[in-house]
Amino acid sequence: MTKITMKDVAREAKVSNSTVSLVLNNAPGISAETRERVWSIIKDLKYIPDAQARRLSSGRSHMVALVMPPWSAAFADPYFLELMRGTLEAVRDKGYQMLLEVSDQRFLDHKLWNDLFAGKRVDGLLIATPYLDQHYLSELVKLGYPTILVNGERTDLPELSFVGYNDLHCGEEATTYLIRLGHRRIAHIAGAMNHASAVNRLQGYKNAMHKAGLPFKSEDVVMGEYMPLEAREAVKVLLEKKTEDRPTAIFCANDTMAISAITYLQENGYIIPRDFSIIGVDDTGGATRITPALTTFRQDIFALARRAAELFIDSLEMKGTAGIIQDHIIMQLIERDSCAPPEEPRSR
Amino acid sequence: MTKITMKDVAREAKVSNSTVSLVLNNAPGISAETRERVWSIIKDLKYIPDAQARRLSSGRSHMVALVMPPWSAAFADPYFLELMRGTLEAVRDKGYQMLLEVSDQRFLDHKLWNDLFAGKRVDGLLIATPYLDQHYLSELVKLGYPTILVNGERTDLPELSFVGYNDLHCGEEATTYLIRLGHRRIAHIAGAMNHASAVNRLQGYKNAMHKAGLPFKSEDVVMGEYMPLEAREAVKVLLEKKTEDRPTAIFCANDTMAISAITYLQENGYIIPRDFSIIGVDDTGGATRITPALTTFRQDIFALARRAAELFIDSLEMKGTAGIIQDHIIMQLIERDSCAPPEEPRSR
DNA sequence: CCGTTTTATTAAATCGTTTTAGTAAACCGA
DNA sequence: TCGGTTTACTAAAACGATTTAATAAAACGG
Repeated sequence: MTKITMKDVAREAKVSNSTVSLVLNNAPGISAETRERVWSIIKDLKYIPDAQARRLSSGRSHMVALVMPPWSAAFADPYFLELMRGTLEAVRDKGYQMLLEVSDQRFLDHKLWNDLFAGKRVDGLLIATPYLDQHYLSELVKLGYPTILVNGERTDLPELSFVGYNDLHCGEEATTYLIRLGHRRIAHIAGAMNHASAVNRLQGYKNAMHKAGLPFKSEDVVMGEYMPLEAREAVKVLLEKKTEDRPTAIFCANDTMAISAITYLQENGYIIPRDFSIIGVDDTGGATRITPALTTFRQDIFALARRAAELFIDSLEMKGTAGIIQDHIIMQLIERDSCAPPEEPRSR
Repeated sequence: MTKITMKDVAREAKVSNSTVSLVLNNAPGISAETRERVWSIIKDLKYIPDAQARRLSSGRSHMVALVMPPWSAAFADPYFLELMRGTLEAVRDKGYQMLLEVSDQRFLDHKLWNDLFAGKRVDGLLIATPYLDQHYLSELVKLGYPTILVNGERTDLPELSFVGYNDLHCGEEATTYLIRLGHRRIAHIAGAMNHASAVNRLQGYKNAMHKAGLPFKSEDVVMGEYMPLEAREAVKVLLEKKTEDRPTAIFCANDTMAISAITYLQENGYIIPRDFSIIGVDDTGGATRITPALTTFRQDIFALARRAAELFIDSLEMKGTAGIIQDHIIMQLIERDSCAPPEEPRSR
């Protein structure tokens, strides 16, 4: 049971090695007749090309690595399973294979990406680890190693490819949704402003207000740092206003803050969504556990990962054009029970 | 910035290609002096061997594939993340790399393992998918493709390597634990007997009773099918006996049944662990959510996966001996609040 | 019908290692 | 001192594909 090589196919089909290779790769310059004959021999002999040999001579590995965070502690997270599933699906569809790496100390200290690239093990890196040190990423860019961030946008590295969520669009849509319900005075509890996402969601909010011809009042934007306690404080600030001068709806930059806000308001006797409409972002587990269930935006990490891998491999294929991929996936509005038209006149 | 190859190192060190290769692989027959000189040149030039070329000539890929279940629906499971983490850690420690595959329809129908092996992409397969069709597995065995099951034992395929949990040991230890607490009459709610695990846990129970010199009464073993409703029925049967003839402790073959048993007993006015000691197996999430918290056995999938990968790669390395790996990881007893010494005399 | 272009095919070089089968020098025992 | 073994090293042949440059045959244009 010896191994069947290209040579065997060539002999059997009475053609040269090269012809078989050309047929295999659908290269032009082979008559339909020969092409067919060779294919049939390939099937007959159950010939499977040796990936190693192929890689050696072509110089490309048809393999990418997915770099995951060094889990253990924090990451017992279905998020990453979905992310892997998404990338893997795309990778397989493109006829590539995916190997798994972990950005642990060993990986970072020994700069194992050098092994991966210089050793021709992979053609590119998909990075799933969030917040990797800029220092490492910029080295990858500088060395010209094809790299893409799966869900992450780096304003500090403009040459780095990424696919992220469209926070601008999300902020705009959240606000527009509230406007369409009839709200005129809408507050925004913003996230941590050192995150690009928070900045963009805020900008989206501003854009929507502007487009609707509503005045933007800076007093209606309160910093929440993406944290529950800060959100409570933010709501407290909003409640200090005179009743008729209060917003009737609050767009919170994430679910954590939205849930915290709802809880606080309920503690103080307000009824949601009668007195305030609340909308969040993330669609984390908590969103459905609270009453009323939170209207929010779903982040489809599977779709994002899939798209990232697709675009990335496409860009690897056209090796000439060193295209930088910077793409955004829009989040989907999930309507639940925490938003309603405003009551007029306001009671209580 | 051209690529640095072995030839460059050889020239620089004034030795032949072969010598460099021998140094690189720590092969014998090179003087300490030369060895050192070559190494230093390697460092100087930052030479990294081309993995492809290496694989082509050595015939081994130093790569294994992890075959995961086709998630999406059922598997949003931290279990698999831990499993991956374990295998990956071992694989990396052994200097191997791991690529990811999914046992979806495409994989099975097209028998993609042929590509993986005949294409020399991987040296072996780690299978994480539970209950893969015997038909496929036996083909792998027959073709001589090195394969190991990560957490799964197949009595129908005696030539297939696996690492599983030690159900026999677990059954024995659970029972012994109850005996040491002072129980003499111990019931067992068994799992589905078409699972090897259920059979072995039962056997462990029998062994422990025997070793302790306690009589084995077949009436004390009730079938529970690993399911909650069946467990309730089983408890009902046990309660039908006269009080003084009842077991004082129940060893349930999994947590699901143990939790169901506790709930049922509590509904009927019994107090756990005063009236009955209950012990389970699995340490699923539910074990700590119930009151009293369930004493059970923890399955450390990370450790299991790690060990599976380690043993597997070791066996790949000594290619001569086609060793079949069949190993068991013991589960760790987690003492919580559902077991106690029996009350004597029994009240109620 | 001849020179030119196009098309189909192939021989041979190449990719960067490992491995085999040497060879020359050093060592060694008697 | 001499045959034989060891030791240190190397030349050259794989490994199994891709790719380049060359060639023979066919098609074409005038």
